[in-house]
Amino acid sequence: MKASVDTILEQLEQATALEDMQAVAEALRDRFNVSHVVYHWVSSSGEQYGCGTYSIEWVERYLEKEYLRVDPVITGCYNSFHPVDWKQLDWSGKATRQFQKEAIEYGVGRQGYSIPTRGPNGQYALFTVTDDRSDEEWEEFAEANRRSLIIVAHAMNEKALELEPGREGPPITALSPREVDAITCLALGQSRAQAAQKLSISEHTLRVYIESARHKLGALNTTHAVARAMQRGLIVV
Amino acid sequence: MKASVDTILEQLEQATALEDMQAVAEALRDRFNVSHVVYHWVSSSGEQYGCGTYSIEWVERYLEKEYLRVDPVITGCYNSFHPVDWKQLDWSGKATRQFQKEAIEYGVGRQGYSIPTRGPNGQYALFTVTDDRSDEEWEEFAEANRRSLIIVAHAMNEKALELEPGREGPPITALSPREVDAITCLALGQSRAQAAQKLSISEHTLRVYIESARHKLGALNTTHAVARAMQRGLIVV
DNA sequence: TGCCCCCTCGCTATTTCTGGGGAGTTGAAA
DNA sequence: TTTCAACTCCCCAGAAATAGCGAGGGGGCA
Repeated sequence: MKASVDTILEQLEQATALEDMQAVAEALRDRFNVSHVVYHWVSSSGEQYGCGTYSIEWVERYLEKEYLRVDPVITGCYNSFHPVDWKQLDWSGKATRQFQKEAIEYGVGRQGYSIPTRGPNGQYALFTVTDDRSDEEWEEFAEANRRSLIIVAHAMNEKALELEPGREGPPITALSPREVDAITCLALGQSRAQAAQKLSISEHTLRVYIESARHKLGALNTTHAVARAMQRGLIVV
Repeated sequence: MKASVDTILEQLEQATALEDMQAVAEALRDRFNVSHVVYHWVSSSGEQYGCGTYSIEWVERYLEKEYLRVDPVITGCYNSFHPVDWKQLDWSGKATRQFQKEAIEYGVGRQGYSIPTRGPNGQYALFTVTDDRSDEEWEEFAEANRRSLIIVAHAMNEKALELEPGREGPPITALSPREVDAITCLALGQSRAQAAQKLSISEHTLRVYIESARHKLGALNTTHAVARAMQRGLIVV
């Protein structure tokens, strides 16, 4: 007996831990009659979390090999704000082909459909369903369930943000206006001297802002600080 | 006589220049019976373009004063992927209040509703309608026209990407895998020595990658290169 | 009033990055 | 087959960033 999507969404609503989301993923797999349902996200600090029906071996291999940097699904969806059929992605390239081969060996379906979602602090998540149907069947499936899948993806996203591990960590502090100015200048490629001139302050003062921002962001150096500020949307470039 | 939304969308479809989009904005203003309709976007190279019904004086002042960095609508929507009512935004802060005061003086409505959209290379755009209705009337309006506005915003976005000025500029080159690795390490805060060690190459080689990536990205220095790579979604951090 | 954050400026020594130069191998595409 | 892009390694000198330290005025909040 398959649960309805609404029932599963209710179940998701009640979730208070990753394990509950795991159960939701399994229920969704049964409901949609696909090989796998996976929800995978990258926190604002770059850590990966996920829940889904992939085998533990594949998950471990994925993390160990840092396939995040190879997986065309990740990079391909990163700029997309719409669902993506894996067939639309670029699977050329040596590392990518090897990755694809391994994925299939580990039981990931040949077909896939991924929906990217975001959080307010640069979190990036993917809700994915995979299967082994034929191209035509898969297209039909994706077309028919597009809306439901989008709704589910966004619901998963809400819950993931709510449960996000590492939330207890250093709070995401806002930067002061001058710090934003300083970091923005640097992100635009200006040297410290140029930035100081642009902001009409001494270079020493500028440095104080950069250092201050760097500490607030928990960044190791200026480049890191700029990257974090951008990722968290603290500056507009 | 007001044109229907569908008619206006057709008109938009035919647009071949900014002026046509301007006419579309005016038609939308009349259709929705609001004070202003504005579409404003920031290209991947950081330049601003727009079309809409704001007075030329306000637009010039906005650009001259770089209000992009002050405007809470810009920063508030930057992390949002959903429409935002201006009342939800944070209007505290000295510069922000001053900005708000000026905006009202220049005829921008007290109420506003903005829909953020994105392009594939970091373009960030806002479709905004403003008016002077009461809170209740505005809420009702926004609720009633939400779907239409979202559709229009996305259509404007498509057209804006198509017409984007500066498209003739240096093409957005993809980075080689090693360049991606190198820039990613830097974005994660590693020094060149650390990054070289992590990638198991000499620091000299790493430098070649960074320089190469920097040239491809048209960046002035390493920090700039990382910022551009992030903005264009070439690296996943 | 006291506290804390923001803004501004200064000094010094050390480490790191920048911007040129050249050179050999591999592999894929034309 | 040639050609080109990617990958790897090396040298050097000058420019820039870094990590500490310290100090004082202003404004907001309790």
